Amino acid sequence: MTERYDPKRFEQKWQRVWDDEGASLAPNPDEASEAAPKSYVLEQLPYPSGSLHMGHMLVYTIGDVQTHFRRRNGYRVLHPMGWDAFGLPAENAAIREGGHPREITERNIVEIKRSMKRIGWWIDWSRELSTHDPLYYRWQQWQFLKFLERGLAYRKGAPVKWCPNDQTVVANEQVLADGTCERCGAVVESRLMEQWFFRVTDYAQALLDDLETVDWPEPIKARQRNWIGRSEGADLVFRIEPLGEDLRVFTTRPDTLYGATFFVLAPEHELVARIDSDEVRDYVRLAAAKKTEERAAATEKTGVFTGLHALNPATGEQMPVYVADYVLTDYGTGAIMAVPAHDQRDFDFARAFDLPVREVVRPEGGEALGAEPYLGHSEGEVLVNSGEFDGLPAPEGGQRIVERLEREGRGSAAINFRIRDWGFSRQRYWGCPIPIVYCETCGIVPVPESELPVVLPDVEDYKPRGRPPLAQAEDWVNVSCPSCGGPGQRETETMDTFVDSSWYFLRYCDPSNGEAPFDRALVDYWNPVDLYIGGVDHATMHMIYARFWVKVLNDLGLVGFREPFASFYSNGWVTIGKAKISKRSGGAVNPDVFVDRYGADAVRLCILFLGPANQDMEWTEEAAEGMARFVRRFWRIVLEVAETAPANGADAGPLARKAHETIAKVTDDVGRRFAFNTAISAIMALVNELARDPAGEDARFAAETAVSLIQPYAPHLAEELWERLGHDRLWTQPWPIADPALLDRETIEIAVQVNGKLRDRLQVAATIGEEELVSLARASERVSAHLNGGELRKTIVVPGKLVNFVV
RNA sequence: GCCGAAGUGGCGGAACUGGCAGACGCGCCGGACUCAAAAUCCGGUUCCCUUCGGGGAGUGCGGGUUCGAUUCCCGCCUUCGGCACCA
Repeated sequence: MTERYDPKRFEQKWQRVWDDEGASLAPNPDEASEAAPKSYVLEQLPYPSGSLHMGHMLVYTIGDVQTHFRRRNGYRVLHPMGWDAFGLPAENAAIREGGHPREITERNIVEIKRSMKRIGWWIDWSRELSTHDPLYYRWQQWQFLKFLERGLAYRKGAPVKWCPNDQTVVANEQVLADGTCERCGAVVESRLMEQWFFRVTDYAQALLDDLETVDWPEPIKARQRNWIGRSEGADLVFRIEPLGEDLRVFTTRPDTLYGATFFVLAPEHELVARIDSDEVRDYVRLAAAKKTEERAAATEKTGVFTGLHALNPATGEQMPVYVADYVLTDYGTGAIMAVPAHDQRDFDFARAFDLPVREVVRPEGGEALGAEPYLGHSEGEVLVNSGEFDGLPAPEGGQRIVERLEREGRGSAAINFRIRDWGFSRQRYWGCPIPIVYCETCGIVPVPESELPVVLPDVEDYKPRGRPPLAQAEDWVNVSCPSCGGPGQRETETMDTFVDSSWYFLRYCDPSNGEAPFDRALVDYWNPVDLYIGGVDHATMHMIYARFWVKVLNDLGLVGFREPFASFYSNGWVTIGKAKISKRSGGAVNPDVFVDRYGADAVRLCILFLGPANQDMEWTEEAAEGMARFVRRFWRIVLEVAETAPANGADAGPLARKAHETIAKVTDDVGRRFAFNTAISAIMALVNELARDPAGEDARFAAETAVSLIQPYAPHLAEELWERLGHDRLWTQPWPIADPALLDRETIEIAVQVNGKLRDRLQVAATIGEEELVSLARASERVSAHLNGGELRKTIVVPGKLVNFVV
């Protein structure tokens, strides 16, 4: 009777050995060992709310498999871990349950780290960092000051949604469909507030262009391109005479300028505030209360006439100026020229307000405009009603119109981006303080580097009360101005947590540096990250901000590269009984439950066997039971081999051949294809073969191979069995290499088809000649039965695969 | 509306470069062991027909290219995800 599989008996044992021997550490290079190529494997750092969930189980196991695989393939692999510790959930938990966000967060970190260690991921814990640690955010503040110096961080007034009852800023998601506050039901207002911004728009083109240099899945790149939203068109200038204002407008359709019959301002447009009309003021208040989605969903266009007119630079007409909420404040200039004949929205508005529709683009030789706007504008369409430009194809017409306006100083070709500057200040407590002092005489004064970090002070109350929670810390707020020494006040808003996660991967390279955020040589050695793993939900915000951050650091001479993530792998969602498992959902299931029941290795294997790791998957009891069964079987069969197979058996034979085939398959699946599920299948198939002949001459070789191949997935099991097979420290062993000589079979199976239909299979020598193969195939009874019918027209031979007779 | 992904047995999925559809696993069926059950082991399992030799159909639907299509092309349908009055 072989020994029962009992992971509790050896999983902890090996975790201790790894700890004692520093097995998972990735020391920085020194002169002696620089020969080893490096690989930086990184998963998006966890947000320490509650406990670990099955989504984490997937991401970090993918990273861990890659870490082991790359190490055993000769790479020096950095695989660090840290905590995205700041953020709203901890603050809300503190409000709800009492206690300090720091205590709550640190308690969660201890809990999650304990779970991680039980799962046995190889993480270089000597590099652990947490974003709420002053030793970390000190250098974030330092970098902010560098950005500020460069003019890349700035302060400006921008509209926010404001709840007059709660006296606080509310996110768009917190506004209900009817424009009321999710929490208290009061009607939300729009308010202009001073906020901090990073000048991301300066880097819009670079963010777009450099996507070509990274190895990411196309859909992820597509999302970023979408987000950046580059469009080509023209800036046109419209004169509003009574105000003496020239209003700039972006359009992608300069070809339709002659068809512009009115002009529209967004309700938030600065000019609107200067219009002295109760009707306009009422409309603006109404529009501001609506959330963006509600505006978009409106079936009827709404708006109000301002009494003003704008000059159409092409036609010389005075066009009425309206305020309407279908024009967005944060795209283009917040003002548009309206061309009802060739834009659906303008058309709807014109119909509601009985405004003229003038056709200026028509398909060549086509009918005049019907009851709907005409949207085409390619080579096939020509301009009409457009003065000197009549008859030109639409694209060329547009270009000529812009050229003329340019000569007149009333327009120019332009490129517009959808992406906005990054507003990063938050009226919240639990975040990185912004190192700024406001002084009545000097204005906005940066805190000197020597006074960093500006440490987050303790406060009593985290609830919003019309001012940021930090404003309560009066001793902290009131300081003397670093510049003139007069009375000053600290900035009481904190940084968006996306700032924290924009550079954490750099700090891992030099985590305890007290003189600088990091040493450039170390950062340049490890970066860019060779493999970044995470959810698609971070495909836009986080991964755009981090790219922006690195580009700025590069321009500042602090790092030697321009892209943080050379390759990216996006993992799927894990569900349990249809409930989405993420930090946003409540019903997350802690992997501890399954580790208790099946052992860490079985859970690791199972999560990667559920399906392709980049697709969504559902965790089920049945799947876990199935994997537990395989692990027990694996254990039992290898132990049986250890007892019964000859110690110095052959390393050639059917099992050895199967082992080599499996090496080739698993190496390709893990290394190139990231097909973790099929790699596990291949190992299972090898074990199935091994089970048929565990005492065979080459069984020991096959068993050792299976153990070696499963090690990245199930490192405890592999290590224990490796030892029982009489060896030591599998993790120090190089990854096995498939012997090409053994991969070539002596006999191969050839499929024989008649008219593309399979009729027979032949076992033939691998070296068989084409002629001999064909005559052998024809001789087959099953084949000739189908050849009788007609005359043989064609014979197709695919070497090593099949013969097809066409009759 | 725009962008993206995906449709294969009862289920998760495999088939990588146009070449034997359904690997591997779950579930289910049968058998062995057992007083019995669990566990374990062995065998079977796409569907339909069958005289048990085999025959036919089959990868969302309709066409096409090809000796040969899950794979390539054209046109649809469905589901999921992202952005969404983006001028």
